[in-house]
Amino acid sequence: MSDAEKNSEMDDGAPKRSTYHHGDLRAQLIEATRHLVEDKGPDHFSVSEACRVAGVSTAAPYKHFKDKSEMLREVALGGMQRQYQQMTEALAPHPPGTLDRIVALGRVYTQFAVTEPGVFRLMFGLSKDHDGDECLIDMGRNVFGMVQQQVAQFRGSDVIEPLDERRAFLLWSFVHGLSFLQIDGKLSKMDMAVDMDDVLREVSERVMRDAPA
Amino acid sequence: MSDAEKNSEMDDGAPKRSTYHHGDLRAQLIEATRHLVEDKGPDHFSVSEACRVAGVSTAAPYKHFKDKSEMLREVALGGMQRQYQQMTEALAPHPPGTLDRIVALGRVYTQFAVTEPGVFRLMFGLSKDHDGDECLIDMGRNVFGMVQQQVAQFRGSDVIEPLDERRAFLLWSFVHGLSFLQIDGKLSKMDMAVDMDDVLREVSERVMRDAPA
DNA sequence: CTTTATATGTGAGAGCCTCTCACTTTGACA
DNA sequence: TGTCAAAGTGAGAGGCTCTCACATATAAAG
Repeated sequence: MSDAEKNSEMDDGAPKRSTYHHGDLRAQLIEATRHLVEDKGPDHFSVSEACRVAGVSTAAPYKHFKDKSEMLREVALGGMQRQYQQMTEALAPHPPGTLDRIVALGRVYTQFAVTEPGVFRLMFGLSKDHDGDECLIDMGRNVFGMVQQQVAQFRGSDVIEPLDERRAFLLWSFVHGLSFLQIDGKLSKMDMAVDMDDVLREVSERVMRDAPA
Repeated sequence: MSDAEKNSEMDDGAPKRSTYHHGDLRAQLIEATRHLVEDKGPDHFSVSEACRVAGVSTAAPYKHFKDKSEMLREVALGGMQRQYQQMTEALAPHPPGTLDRIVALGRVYTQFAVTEPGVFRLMFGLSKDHDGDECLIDMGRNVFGMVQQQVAQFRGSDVIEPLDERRAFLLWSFVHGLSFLQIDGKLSKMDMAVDMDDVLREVSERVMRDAPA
Protein backbone atom coordinates (compact mmCIF):
# COMPACT_ATOMS: atom_id res chain seq x y z
CA MET A 1 0.00 0.00 0.00
CA SER A 2 1.68 3.14 -1.25
CA ASP A 3 1.59 6.36 0.63
CA ALA A 4 -0.43 7.99 -2.10
CA GLU A 5 -3.54 5.85 -1.93
CA LYS A 6 -3.59 5.91 1.80
CA ASN A 7 -6.28 8.14 3.10
CA SER A 8 -8.42 11.00 1.79
CA GLU A 9 -11.19 10.91 -0.79
CA MET A 10 -9.50 8.25 -2.85
CA ASP A 11 -12.29 5.73 -2.36
CA ASP A 12 -14.87 6.43 -5.00
CA GLY A 13 -17.79 4.60 -3.45
CA ALA A 14 -16.87 1.39 -5.21
CA PRO A 15 -16.80 -1.58 -2.88
CA LYS A 16 -13.00 -1.77 -2.94
CA ARG A 17 -11.36 0.05 -0.11
CA SER A 18 -7.65 -0.37 0.29
CA THR A 19 -7.27 1.46 3.54
CA TYR A 20 -7.72 0.34 7.13
CA HIS A 21 -10.13 2.96 8.33
CA HIS A 22 -12.57 4.57 6.03
CA GLY A 23 -12.00 8.17 5.06
CA ASP A 24 -15.28 9.51 6.26
CA LEU A 25 -17.83 6.75 6.34
CA ARG A 26 -20.56 8.75 7.94
CA ALA A 27 -20.78 11.27 5.13
CA GLN A 28 -20.41 8.59 2.53
CA LEU A 29 -23.25 6.56 3.99
CA ILE A 30 -25.51 9.57 3.95
CA GLU A 31 -24.65 10.11 0.32
CA ALA A 32 -25.34 6.48 -0.49
CA THR A 33 -28.60 6.68 1.37
CA ARG A 34 -29.62 9.75 -0.54
CA HIS A 35 -28.90 8.08 -3.85
CA LEU A 36 -30.72 4.90 -2.96
CA VAL A 37 -33.71 6.74 -1.58
CA GLU A 38 -33.85 8.60 -4.83
CA ASP A 39 -33.87 5.67 -7.16
CA LYS A 40 -35.51 2.92 -5.14
CA GLY A 41 -37.87 5.16 -3.19
CA PRO A 42 -37.76 5.91 0.57
CA ASP A 43 -39.46 2.66 1.35
CA HIS A 44 -37.32 -0.06 -0.36
CA PHE A 45 -34.24 1.61 0.98
CA SER A 46 -32.09 -0.82 2.94
CA VAL A 47 -29.11 -0.22 5.14
CA SER A 48 -27.47 -3.32 3.73
CA GLU A 49 -27.52 -1.92 0.26
CA ALA A 50 -26.04 1.34 1.44
CA CYS A 51 -23.27 -0.73 3.01
CA ARG A 52 -22.66 -2.55 -0.23
CA VAL A 53 -22.40 0.75 -2.03
CA ALA A 54 -20.01 2.16 0.54
CA GLY A 55 -18.07 -1.09 0.67
CA VAL A 56 -18.33 -1.76 4.38
CA SER A 57 -19.83 -4.45 6.54
CA THR A 58 -23.46 -4.21 7.54
CA ALA A 59 -22.46 -3.54 11.12
CA ALA A 60 -20.46 -0.45 10.30
CA PRO A 61 -23.27 2.10 10.07
CA TYR A 62 -24.25 1.48 13.66
CA LYS A 63 -21.05 3.13 14.82
CA HIS A 64 -22.33 6.35 13.26
CA PHE A 65 -26.09 6.13 13.41
CA LYS A 66 -28.40 4.81 16.05
CA ASP A 67 -30.83 3.53 13.52
CA LYS A 68 -31.89 3.07 9.94
CA SER A 69 -34.33 5.88 10.50
CA GLU A 70 -31.57 8.12 11.75
CA MET A 71 -29.80 7.71 8.45
CA LEU A 72 -32.97 8.65 6.64
CA ARG A 73 -33.52 11.61 8.92
CA GLU A 74 -30.06 12.85 8.10
CA VAL A 75 -30.93 12.76 4.42
CA ALA A 76 -34.20 14.54 5.08
CA LEU A 77 -32.40 17.23 7.00
CA GLY A 78 -29.91 17.70 4.20
CA GLY A 79 -32.82 18.06 1.84
CA MET A 80 -34.43 20.76 3.92
CA GLN A 81 -31.19 22.68 4.07
CA ARG A 82 -30.71 22.40 0.33
CA GLN A 83 -34.25 23.53 -0.27
CA TYR A 84 -33.86 26.46 2.07
CA GLN A 85 -30.65 27.41 0.35
CA GLN A 86 -32.27 27.29 -3.07
CA MET A 87 -35.16 29.39 -1.89
CA THR A 88 -32.85 32.04 -0.56
CA GLU A 89 -31.00 32.16 -3.84
CA ALA A 90 -34.23 32.34 -5.81
CA LEU A 91 -35.13 35.55 -4.04
CA ALA A 92 -32.11 37.52 -5.15
CA PRO A 93 -32.95 38.22 -8.81
CA HIS A 94 -36.22 39.90 -7.95
CA PRO A 95 -36.74 43.22 -6.18
CA PRO A 96 -38.20 43.04 -2.67
CA GLY A 97 -41.93 43.36 -2.32
CA THR A 98 -42.75 41.94 -5.74
CA LEU A 99 -45.02 39.06 -6.56
CA ASP A 100 -42.13 37.59 -8.50
CA ARG A 101 -40.43 36.79 -5.24
CA ILE A 102 -43.39 34.84 -4.01
CA VAL A 103 -43.72 32.99 -7.27
CA ALA A 104 -40.03 32.20 -7.19
CA LEU A 105 -40.32 30.59 -3.77
CA GLY A 106 -43.14 28.40 -4.95
CA ARG A 107 -41.20 27.40 -8.01
CA VAL A 108 -38.23 26.27 -5.97
CA TYR A 109 -40.50 24.27 -3.72
CA THR A 110 -42.15 22.31 -6.51
CA GLN A 111 -39.00 22.03 -8.52
CA PHE A 112 -37.22 20.53 -5.59
CA ALA A 113 -39.99 17.99 -5.25
CA VAL A 114 -39.75 17.09 -8.91
CA THR A 115 -35.97 16.78 -9.03
CA GLU A 116 -35.65 14.92 -5.75
CA PRO A 117 -38.97 13.20 -5.17
CA GLY A 118 -37.46 10.58 -2.89
CA VAL A 119 -35.90 13.10 -0.56
CA PHE A 120 -38.97 15.28 -0.73
CA ARG A 121 -41.12 12.40 0.40
CA LEU A 122 -38.70 11.80 3.20
CA MET A 123 -38.90 15.41 4.31
CA PHE A 124 -42.65 15.16 4.56
CA GLY A 125 -44.49 11.93 3.85
CA LEU A 126 -43.13 9.47 6.40
CA SER A 127 -44.33 11.19 9.49
CA LYS A 128 -44.29 8.56 12.20
CA ASP A 129 -40.57 7.90 11.91
CA HIS A 130 -38.68 11.12 12.31
CA ASP A 131 -41.63 12.89 13.73
CA GLY A 132 -40.56 14.89 16.70
CA ASP A 133 -37.16 15.86 15.36
CA GLU A 134 -36.39 19.39 16.49
CA CYS A 135 -33.94 20.08 13.68
CA LEU A 136 -36.46 19.19 11.03
CA ILE A 137 -39.15 21.26 12.67
CA ASP A 138 -36.82 24.21 12.94
CA MET A 139 -35.88 24.00 9.28
CA GLY A 140 -39.56 23.90 8.46
CA ARG A 141 -40.07 27.00 10.50
CA ASN A 142 -37.28 28.71 8.65
CA VAL A 143 -38.79 27.96 5.28
CA PHE A 144 -42.23 29.00 6.36
CA GLY A 145 -40.84 32.11 7.97
CA MET A 146 -39.24 33.08 4.69
CA VAL A 147 -42.56 32.82 2.90
CA GLN A 148 -44.31 34.84 5.57
CA GLN A 149 -41.68 37.52 5.31
CA GLN A 150 -42.04 37.83 1.57
CA VAL A 151 -45.78 37.95 1.88
CA ALA A 152 -45.56 40.75 4.41
CA GLN A 153 -43.09 42.65 2.25
CA PHE A 154 -45.45 42.39 -0.66
CA ARG A 155 -47.91 44.27 1.50
CA GLY A 156 -45.21 46.83 2.07
CA SER A 157 -44.65 45.88 5.68
CA ASP A 158 -41.75 44.31 7.51
CA VAL A 159 -43.73 42.94 10.38
CA ILE A 160 -45.70 39.74 9.91
CA GLU A 161 -49.36 40.05 10.72
CA PRO A 162 -52.06 37.39 10.96
CA LEU A 163 -53.12 38.20 7.41
CA ASP A 164 -49.62 37.36 6.21
CA GLU A 165 -49.53 34.13 8.12
CA ARG A 166 -52.82 33.20 6.61
CA ARG A 167 -51.71 33.95 3.08
CA ALA A 168 -48.39 32.20 3.53
CA PHE A 169 -50.25 29.20 4.78
CA LEU A 170 -52.57 29.14 1.78
CA LEU A 171 -49.60 29.37 -0.54
CA TRP A 172 -47.78 26.63 1.28
CA SER A 173 -50.75 24.29 1.17
CA PHE A 174 -51.08 24.86 -2.49
CA VAL A 175 -47.51 24.30 -3.56
CA HIS A 176 -47.29 21.35 -1.22
CA GLY A 177 -50.28 19.69 -2.83
CA LEU A 178 -49.10 20.61 -6.26
CA SER A 179 -45.75 19.02 -5.56
CA PHE A 180 -47.26 15.78 -4.39
CA LEU A 181 -49.72 15.52 -7.24
CA GLN A 182 -46.87 16.13 -9.59
CA ILE A 183 -44.46 13.52 -8.23
CA ASP A 184 -47.21 10.97 -7.79
CA GLY A 185 -47.94 11.40 -11.47
CA LYS A 186 -51.59 12.09 -10.72
CA LEU A 187 -51.58 14.92 -13.20
CA SER A 188 -50.23 12.99 -16.13
CA LYS A 189 -52.62 10.17 -15.30
CA MET A 190 -55.51 12.61 -15.49
CA ASP A 191 -54.30 13.70 -18.91
CA MET A 192 -53.64 17.12 -17.52
CA ALA A 193 -50.82 19.14 -18.92
CA VAL A 194 -49.99 21.96 -16.56
CA ASP A 195 -47.63 24.84 -17.08
CA MET A 196 -46.06 25.13 -13.68
CA ASP A 197 -44.93 28.70 -13.93
CA ASP A 198 -48.31 29.71 -15.13
CA VAL A 199 -50.12 27.97 -12.32
CA LEU A 200 -47.79 29.29 -9.67
CA ARG A 201 -48.27 32.83 -10.85
CA GLU A 202 -52.03 32.54 -10.99
CA VAL A 203 -52.25 31.09 -7.52
CA SER A 204 -49.94 33.68 -6.07
CA GLU A 205 -52.10 36.41 -7.55
CA ARG A 206 -55.29 34.87 -6.28
CA VAL A 207 -53.94 34.43 -2.79
CA MET A 208 -52.36 37.87 -2.57
CA ARG A 209 -55.44 39.69 -3.75
CA ASP A 210 -57.73 41.35 -1.27
CA ALA A 211 -59.80 38.92 0.70
CA PRO A 212 -63.08 37.91 -0.89
CA ALA A 213 -66.32 39.44 0.34
CA MET B 1 -67.77 -28.99 16.83
CA SER B 2 -71.43 -28.10 16.84
CA ASP B 3 -73.28 -27.19 13.73
CA ALA B 4 -73.78 -23.67 14.97
CA GLU B 5 -70.15 -22.62 15.15
CA LYS B 6 -69.30 -24.23 11.91
CA ASN B 7 -68.93 -21.69 9.21
CA SER B 8 -70.01 -18.10 8.65
CA GLU B 9 -68.76 -14.99 10.37
CA MET B 10 -68.34 -16.69 13.72
CA ASP B 11 -64.62 -16.04 13.85
CA ASP B 12 -64.18 -12.58 15.29
CA GLY B 13 -60.66 -11.89 14.15
CA ALA B 14 -59.17 -13.34 17.31
CA PRO B 15 -56.40 -15.84 16.59
CA LYS B 16 -58.57 -18.77 17.61
CA ARG B 17 -60.33 -20.36 14.70
CA SER B 18 -62.23 -23.57 15.39
CA THR B 19 -63.13 -24.35 11.82
CA TYR B 20 -61.22 -26.09 9.07
CA HIS B 21 -61.47 -23.49 6.37
CA HIS B 22 -61.70 -19.83 7.13
CA GLY B 23 -64.99 -18.06 6.58
CA ASP B 24 -63.71 -15.45 4.22
CA LEU B 25 -60.04 -14.93 4.77
CA ARG B 26 -59.53 -12.55 1.91
CA ALA B 27 -61.90 -9.93 3.26
CA GLN B 28 -60.66 -10.42 6.76
CA LEU B 29 -57.06 -9.92 5.74
CA ILE B 30 -57.95 -6.70 4.00
CA GLU B 31 -59.66 -5.52 7.15
CA ALA B 32 -56.66 -6.46 9.25
CA THR B 33 -54.39 -4.70 6.81
CA ARG B 34 -56.50 -1.57 6.96
CA HIS B 35 -56.39 -1.53 10.73
CA LEU B 36 -52.67 -2.13 10.92
CA VAL B 37 -51.93 0.45 8.27
CA GLU B 38 -53.91 2.88 10.31
CA ASP B 39 -52.18 2.43 13.58
CA LYS B 40 -48.66 1.45 12.61
CA GLY B 41 -48.48 3.48 9.43
CA PRO B 42 -48.31 2.17 5.85
CA ASP B 43 -44.63 1.49 6.17
CA HIS B 44 -44.25 -0.73 9.29
CA PHE B 45 -47.17 -2.78 8.07
CA SER B 46 -46.21 -6.43 7.86
CA VAL B 47 -48.04 -9.36 6.31
CA SER B 48 -46.99 -11.52 9.22
CA GLU B 49 -48.76 -9.30 11.66
CA ALA B 50 -51.91 -9.30 9.57
CA CYS B 51 -51.71 -13.09 9.67
CA ARG B 52 -51.38 -13.07 13.41
CA VAL B 53 -54.44 -10.85 13.66
CA ALA B 54 -56.44 -13.05 11.33
CA GLY B 55 -55.14 -16.18 13.03
CA VAL B 56 -53.70 -17.92 10.00
CA SER B 57 -50.26 -19.03 8.92
CA THR B 58 -48.00 -16.60 7.12
CA ALA B 59 -48.38 -18.55 3.91
CA ALA B 60 -52.14 -18.18 3.77
CA PRO B 61 -52.38 -14.69 2.28
CA TYR B 62 -50.54 -15.78 -0.82
CA LYS B 63 -53.51 -17.88 -1.85
CA HIS B 64 -55.50 -14.66 -2.12
CA PHE B 65 -52.96 -12.00 -3.00
CA LYS B 66 -49.97 -12.04 -5.24
CA ASP B 67 -48.05 -9.77 -3.00
CA LYS B 68 -47.81 -7.68 0.09
CA SER B 69 -48.32 -4.66 -2.12
CA GLU B 70 -51.47 -6.17 -3.58
CA MET B 71 -52.94 -6.30 -0.11
CA LEU B 72 -52.07 -2.69 0.39
CA ARG B 73 -53.48 -1.78 -2.99
CA GLU B 74 -56.75 -3.39 -2.04
CA VAL B 75 -56.92 -1.21 1.04
CA ALA B 76 -56.08 1.86 -1.00
CA LEU B 77 -58.83 1.02 -3.46
CA GLY B 78 -61.33 0.59 -0.67
CA GLY B 79 -60.29 3.97 0.62
CA MET B 80 -60.89 5.63 -2.72
CA GLN B 81 -64.32 4.11 -2.95
CA ARG B 82 -65.19 5.21 0.55
CA GLN B 83 -63.95 8.68 -0.17
CA TYR B 84 -65.91 8.88 -3.39
CA GLN B 85 -68.99 7.69 -1.60
CA GLN B 86 -68.64 10.30 1.11
CA MET B 87 -68.15 13.02 -1.46
CA THR B 88 -71.31 12.05 -3.26
CA GLU B 89 -73.24 12.13 -0.03
CA ALA B 90 -71.79 15.48 0.93
CA LEU B 91 -73.27 17.02 -2.18
CA ALA B 92 -76.87 16.21 -1.39
CA PRO B 93 -77.66 18.76 1.34
CA HIS B 94 -76.68 21.70 -0.84
CA PRO B 95 -78.48 23.00 -3.93
CA PRO B 96 -76.69 22.52 -7.25
CA GLY B 97 -74.54 25.34 -8.48
CA THR B 98 -73.66 26.69 -5.05
CA LEU B 99 -70.26 27.30 -3.57
CA ASP B 100 -71.37 25.21 -0.64
CA ARG B 101 -71.13 22.15 -2.79
CA ILE B 102 -67.56 22.85 -3.67
CA VAL B 103 -66.65 23.58 -0.10
CA ALA B 104 -68.35 20.37 0.96
CA LEU B 105 -66.23 18.31 -1.42
CA GLY B 106 -63.08 19.84 -0.04
CA ARG B 107 -64.19 19.19 3.47
CA VAL B 108 -64.77 15.52 2.80
CA TYR B 109 -61.35 15.24 1.20
CA THR B 110 -59.45 16.70 4.13
CA GLN B 111 -61.65 15.06 6.70
CA PHE B 112 -61.00 11.71 5.14
CA ALA B 113 -57.29 12.36 5.34
CA VAL B 114 -57.53 13.29 8.98
CA THR B 115 -59.70 10.36 10.03
CA GLU B 116 -57.79 7.77 8.01
CA PRO B 117 -54.31 9.16 7.53
CA GLY B 118 -52.78 5.75 6.96
CA VAL B 119 -55.14 4.83 4.19
CA PHE B 120 -54.92 8.32 2.74
CA ARG B 121 -51.16 8.02 2.50
CA LEU B 122 -51.61 4.69 0.84
CA MET B 123 -53.97 6.17 -1.75
CA PHE B 124 -51.37 8.75 -2.65
CA GLY B 125 -47.95 8.80 -1.05
CA LEU B 126 -46.42 5.47 -1.94
CA SER B 127 -46.28 5.89 -5.65
CA LYS B 128 -43.76 3.38 -6.91
CA ASP B 129 -45.64 0.38 -5.58
CA HIS B 130 -49.18 0.40 -6.87
CA ASP B 131 -48.38 2.90 -9.52
CA GLY B 132 -49.96 1.85 -12.74
CA ASP B 133 -53.06 0.35 -11.26
CA GLU B 134 -55.97 1.06 -13.59
CA CYS B 135 -58.61 0.76 -10.89
CA LEU B 136 -56.93 3.33 -8.72
CA ILE B 137 -56.47 5.68 -11.62
CA ASP B 138 -60.09 5.32 -12.63
CA MET B 139 -61.29 6.06 -9.12
CA GLY B 140 -59.08 9.12 -9.13
CA ARG B 141 -60.66 10.21 -12.38
CA ASN B 142 -64.09 9.78 -10.87
CA VAL B 143 -63.29 11.96 -7.91
CA PHE B 144 -61.68 14.61 -10.03
CA GLY B 145 -64.56 14.45 -12.48
CA MET B 146 -66.98 15.14 -9.70
CA VAL B 147 -65.10 18.27 -8.71
CA GLN B 148 -64.95 19.45 -12.31
CA GLN B 149 -68.66 18.94 -12.65
CA GLN B 150 -69.47 20.98 -9.56
CA VAL B 151 -67.14 23.71 -10.69
CA ALA B 152 -68.86 23.87 -14.06
CA GLN B 153 -72.28 23.89 -12.45
CA PHE B 154 -71.24 26.78 -10.28
CA ARG B 155 -70.66 28.67 -13.50
CA GLY B 156 -74.16 27.66 -14.52
CA SER B 157 -72.99 25.24 -17.18
CA ASP B 158 -73.24 21.49 -17.47
CA VAL B 159 -70.37 21.06 -19.84
CA ILE B 160 -66.83 21.12 -18.49
CA GLU B 161 -64.61 23.68 -20.13
CA PRO B 162 -60.88 24.25 -19.78
CA LEU B 163 -61.57 26.96 -17.23
CA ASP B 164 -63.38 24.45 -15.08
CA GLU B 165 -60.60 21.94 -15.35
CA ARG B 166 -58.17 24.58 -14.32
CA ARG B 167 -60.19 25.63 -11.32
CA ALA B 168 -60.85 22.07 -10.25
CA PHE B 169 -57.16 21.41 -10.47
CA LEU B 170 -56.30 24.39 -8.30
CA LEU B 171 -58.83 23.28 -5.73
CA TRP B 172 -57.52 19.78 -5.77
CA SER B 173 -53.93 20.85 -5.31
CA PHE B 174 -54.93 22.97 -2.40
CA VAL B 175 -56.97 20.47 -0.45
CA HIS B 176 -54.39 17.82 -1.21
CA GLY B 177 -51.62 19.91 0.27
CA LEU B 178 -53.78 20.96 3.15
CA SER B 179 -54.54 17.34 3.94
CA PHE B 180 -50.90 16.34 3.97
CA LEU B 181 -49.77 19.27 6.06
CA GLN B 182 -52.52 18.44 8.46
CA ILE B 183 -51.77 14.75 8.89
CA ASP B 184 -48.03 15.34 9.03
CA GLY B 185 -48.71 17.67 11.91
CA LYS B 186 -46.78 20.44 10.21
CA LEU B 187 -49.44 22.93 11.16
CA SER B 188 -49.48 22.19 14.84
CA LYS B 189 -45.69 22.20 14.83
CA MET B 190 -45.76 25.68 13.34
CA ASP B 191 -48.07 26.78 16.12
CA MET B 192 -50.75 27.43 13.55
CA ALA B 193 -54.32 26.89 14.51
CA VAL B 194 -56.45 26.69 11.42
CA ASP B 195 -60.19 26.60 11.17
CA MET B 196 -60.67 24.11 8.38
CA ASP B 197 -64.11 25.17 7.32
CA ASP B 198 -63.01 28.73 7.23
CA VAL B 199 -59.98 28.02 5.12
CA LEU B 200 -61.86 25.80 2.71
CA ARG B 201 -64.48 28.44 2.14
CA GLU B 202 -61.93 31.17 1.57
CA VAL B 203 -59.96 29.14 -0.89
CA SER B 204 -63.04 28.09 -2.79
CA GLU B 205 -64.04 31.71 -3.11
CA ARG B 206 -60.62 32.79 -4.25
CA VAL B 207 -60.40 30.06 -6.84
CA MET B 208 -63.92 30.52 -8.16
CA ARG B 209 -63.61 34.24 -8.55
CA ASP B 210 -62.90 35.75 -11.94
CA ALA B 211 -59.38 35.23 -13.08
CA PRO B 212 -56.90 37.86 -11.94
CA ALA B 213 -55.78 40.54 -14.31
C1' DC C 1 -73.16 -42.33 -0.84
C1' DT C 2 -68.70 -42.70 -2.31
C1' DT C 3 -64.95 -40.60 -5.22
C1' DT C 4 -62.36 -37.09 -6.92
C1' DA C 5 -60.90 -32.36 -7.89
C1' DT C 6 -60.30 -27.88 -6.41
C1' DA C 7 -59.77 -24.29 -3.34
C1' DT C 8 -57.81 -23.07 0.74
C1' DG C 9 -54.69 -23.50 4.67
C1' DT C 10 -50.04 -25.29 6.81
C1' DG C 11 -44.97 -26.18 8.11
C1' DA C 12 -40.61 -25.80 6.67
C1' DG C 13 -37.28 -23.16 4.83
C1' DA C 14 -34.54 -19.95 1.55
C1' DG C 15 -33.01 -15.54 1.41
C1' DC C 16 -33.33 -10.88 2.64
C1' DC C 17 -33.32 -7.49 6.25
C1' DT C 18 -32.05 -4.79 10.99
C1' DC C 19 -29.42 -4.59 14.77
C1' DT C 20 -26.15 -6.51 18.67
C1' DC C 21 -21.94 -8.31 20.46
C1' DA C 22 -17.39 -9.74 21.09
C1' DC C 23 -13.44 -9.01 18.74
C1' DT C 24 -9.72 -6.68 15.74
C1' DT C 25 -7.44 -2.88 13.66
C1' DT C 26 -5.40 1.68 13.56
C1' DG C 27 -4.36 6.41 14.40
C1' DA C 28 -3.55 9.86 18.06
C1' DC C 29 -1.38 11.34 21.84
C1' DA C 30 0.92 11.00 26.43
C1' DT D 1 7.00 3.77 22.41
C1' DG D 2 2.82 2.22 24.66
C1' DT D 3 -1.94 2.75 25.49
C1' DC D 4 -6.57 4.00 24.45
C1' DA D 5 -10.55 5.16 22.07
C1' DA D 6 -12.66 5.27 17.70
C1' DA D 7 -14.05 2.72 13.79
C1' DG D 8 -14.64 -1.59 11.30
C1' DT D 9 -15.68 -6.85 11.15
C1' DG D 10 -17.89 -11.67 11.33
C1' DA D 11 -21.16 -14.19 13.37
C1' DG D 12 -25.64 -14.61 14.56
C1' DA D 13 -30.45 -13.74 16.64
C1' DG D 14 -34.76 -12.72 15.25
C1' DG D 15 -38.06 -10.71 11.93
C1' DC D 16 -39.74 -10.29 7.43
C1' DT D 17 -41.53 -11.89 2.41
C1' DC D 18 -42.53 -15.38 -0.37
C1' DT D 19 -42.27 -20.46 -2.31
C1' DC D 20 -43.12 -25.25 -2.18
C1' DA D 21 -44.64 -29.68 -1.11
C1' DC D 22 -48.17 -31.34 1.50
C1' DA D 23 -52.85 -31.62 4.09
C1' DT D 24 -57.85 -30.98 4.32
C1' DA D 25 -62.59 -29.56 3.54
C1' DT D 26 -66.25 -28.64 0.09
C1' DA D 27 -68.39 -29.30 -4.29
C1' DA D 28 -69.19 -31.78 -8.22
C1' DA D 29 -69.44 -36.01 -10.52
C1' DG D 30 -70.06 -40.77 -10.71
